[in-house]
Amino acid sequence: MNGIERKHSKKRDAILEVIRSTLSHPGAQWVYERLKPVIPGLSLGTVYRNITFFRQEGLVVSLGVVNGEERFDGDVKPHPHLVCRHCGRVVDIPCPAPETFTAILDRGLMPPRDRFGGNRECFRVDVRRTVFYGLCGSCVEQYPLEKGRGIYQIFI
Amino acid sequence: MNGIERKHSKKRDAILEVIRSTLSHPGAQWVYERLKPVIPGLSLGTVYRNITFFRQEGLVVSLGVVNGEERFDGDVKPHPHLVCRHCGRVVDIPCPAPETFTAILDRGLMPPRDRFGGNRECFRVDVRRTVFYGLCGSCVEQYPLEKGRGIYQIFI
DNA sequence: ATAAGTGCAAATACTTTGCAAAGAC
DNA sequence: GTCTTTGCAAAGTATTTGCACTTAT
Repeated sequence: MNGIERKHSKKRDAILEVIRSTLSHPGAQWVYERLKPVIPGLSLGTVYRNITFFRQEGLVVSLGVVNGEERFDGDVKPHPHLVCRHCGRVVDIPCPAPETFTAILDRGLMPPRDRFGGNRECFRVDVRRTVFYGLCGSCVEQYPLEKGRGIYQIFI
Repeated sequence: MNGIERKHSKKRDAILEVIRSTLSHPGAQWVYERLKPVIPGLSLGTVYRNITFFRQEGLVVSLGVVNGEERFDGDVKPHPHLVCRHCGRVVDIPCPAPETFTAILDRGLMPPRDRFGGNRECFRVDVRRTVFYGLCGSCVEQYPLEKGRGIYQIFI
């Protein structure tokens, strides 16, 4: 707001394009390794800085940290994800009717004002993240699931 | 399974007790700082090692990384959470009927086998995590929400 | 011309790990 | 007594930051 705002550079645009054009839900390192051959004068710090910028601008969303690395999605439309705890693969859930899914969630979570007694604090929520953790088809035979939890079979 | 299994020590039990007896959804550091005055000969590494152990045993669940720190919940019953992006506070969502919530989610995510065509890969899922990100009542007036996202007001 | 974007390397911060000593049963 | 747990400090790893230089308009 304080004057001229520049929002583009070749590198910035290339980084966003890479994130948008993959279904791999990449981390910063993946983006860097993919672009480095094409843009030799690229540094990892720039990838980090731009991803931070994109997130602030709402151009990418964070899916959280998987195996120590933060992962991102260029598809900012809210939708649930599956994460393989072992190999770190992240896939979209092809939810048959995402709007229905969303609507049901909202109804459950936004009760009428008078449903609860006592004093209530208002949270202003702008991001909903639903992630299912487990093991993908390649990893499921070699590694155990977490103890004490139900098992859901989800087909993608 | 390879002989005798020991699962308890004074420190281990105390760490679990601290995690179970708070609603703050603590990280390792918080647990350490809370126990250190009571158990002077306690090290942070032990807290980390035991939390890892508890998670493997299904005694605590991870809520993901908030502001760079992994947070945990001693209540392993699946339920959604609210996270304040600014101050890092994590609170439970007092879902009026968690079973209903769960059942609806399951129906939406486990379509009949023939709903999709093509070859499908099976994910074995054991953990469901739903987190809503935003700003709590104390922080909402000072900081902006993320751009390009809907706003949900959630009362706790 | 001028403010934004970037490379590089150092700094940060959380978490994990190796090994010898202490603890549990 | 034997195997597990722990303290301590070092190592590991993802991410951020400071500063001088470059790029975009």
